[in-house]
Amino acid sequence: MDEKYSFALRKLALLGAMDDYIAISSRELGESLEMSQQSASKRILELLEEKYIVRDLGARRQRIKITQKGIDDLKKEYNEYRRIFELTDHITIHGCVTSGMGEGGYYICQDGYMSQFQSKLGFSPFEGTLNIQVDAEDVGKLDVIKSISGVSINGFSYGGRSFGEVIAYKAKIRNIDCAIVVPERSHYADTIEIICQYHLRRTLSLEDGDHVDIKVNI
Amino acid sequence: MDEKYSFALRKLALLGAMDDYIAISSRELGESLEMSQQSASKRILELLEEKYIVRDLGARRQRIKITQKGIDDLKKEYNEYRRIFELTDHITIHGCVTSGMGEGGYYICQDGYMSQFQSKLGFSPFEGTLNIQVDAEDVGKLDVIKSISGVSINGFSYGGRSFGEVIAYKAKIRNIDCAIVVPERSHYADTIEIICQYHLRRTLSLEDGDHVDIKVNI
DNA sequence: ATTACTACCTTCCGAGTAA
DNA sequence: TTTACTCGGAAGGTAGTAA
Repeated sequence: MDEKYSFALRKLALLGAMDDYIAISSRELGESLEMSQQSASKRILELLEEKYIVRDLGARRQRIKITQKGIDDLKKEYNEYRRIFELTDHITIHGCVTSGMGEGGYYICQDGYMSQFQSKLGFSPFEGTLNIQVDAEDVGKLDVIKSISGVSINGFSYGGRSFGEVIAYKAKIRNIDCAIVVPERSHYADTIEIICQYHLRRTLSLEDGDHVDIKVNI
Repeated sequence: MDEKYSFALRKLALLGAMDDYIAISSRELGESLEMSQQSASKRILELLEEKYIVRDLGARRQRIKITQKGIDDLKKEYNEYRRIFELTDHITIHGCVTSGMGEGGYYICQDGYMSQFQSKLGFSPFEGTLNIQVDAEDVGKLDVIKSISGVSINGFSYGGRSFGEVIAYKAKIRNIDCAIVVPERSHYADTIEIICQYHLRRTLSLEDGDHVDIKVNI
């Protein structure tokens, strides 16, 4: 992304334009970018042209929102900074395979979730989840992961039932891409559920009680 | 910082110019910045002018290193991205005040450390450390903190003794700035030592066994 | 008050080239 | 091979101004 676009997008993001439309005049944006109203107006037109933002001109003041493309490209820049300043890009969770619970397996098979997994995580999970009992000393890490990472999987209604929002955390288990899934309305327990495009128990020959490391991307 | 400077500095940082001098020709830098050799050469002169980099022209190929000012300004940009993408900027450690060990108090009083604490953390600690026994489930968080944060306090020799490198993690305890200090050559245990410009036990009326939260900056 | 066009001016880039 | 100058053209920014 051109630097001048990323600079403008960053300022818009800081003003909240990543989450929703924000009302901002070209004069105000100009102040924030330290340029004239005319140049800010031009910049907005360029950002629209590049499809980094969308605009609503209906009201008295224009309203602007950053598109998914804009967010993705901003995130690329952010990841470049992360590579510069951080030593690691993942948090390792230690735990044991367990067969407890596993009711999550039923939920994640729903079409409403599946299509989002494909687009947001890049894979369609094999049906069922792998349950991991997290080692006592690593339970606190789940807090940290929750606060600095996560992909939101929207809830939906189907057949008169409503399925709630789920947060997915991209991860790797023995170098295979997977994700931890957690219902939005849940307090963390010491058991987590993993989804993956493969049947992990079979692929990795896992049995109850086997120790595994989950590397969660941050 | 001007966007064109931050872009060039970022590429240099990715090539390792933050840690040490790197040999890079203006043609190579031009490739990396997708601009001509001439423009890259000019950019280098500008970065020198702005004191974002220093250069060694002694060898056949110029060698470039990013200055502290350059690193600081890059970090400001990084923090802007962090504010955009992250929900929190700290990790909370729960624990109890304990009077165990405390030998760290002797070490951190050494002048060789004290001067660095002032310049790198922004305060000169009161002599002595506050010892915190970390709750079992939060011990894993120390791993995470270690991997993504930390200010290095260099070791030194004095009076025939050598004092090793120490890593400090900026933190807050009940909104007071402090830092966790850990000798570089140590494996994390479940007890951490806190330094602060105030006498924390007295200031916060802490007694052994009192629960406290330490918010560690990341 | 807006947004955004035109016209001018400044800055930036790169080809050619010297050292 | 380098680095870095000059200079012409392209790009970007702003003032004035219309709608």
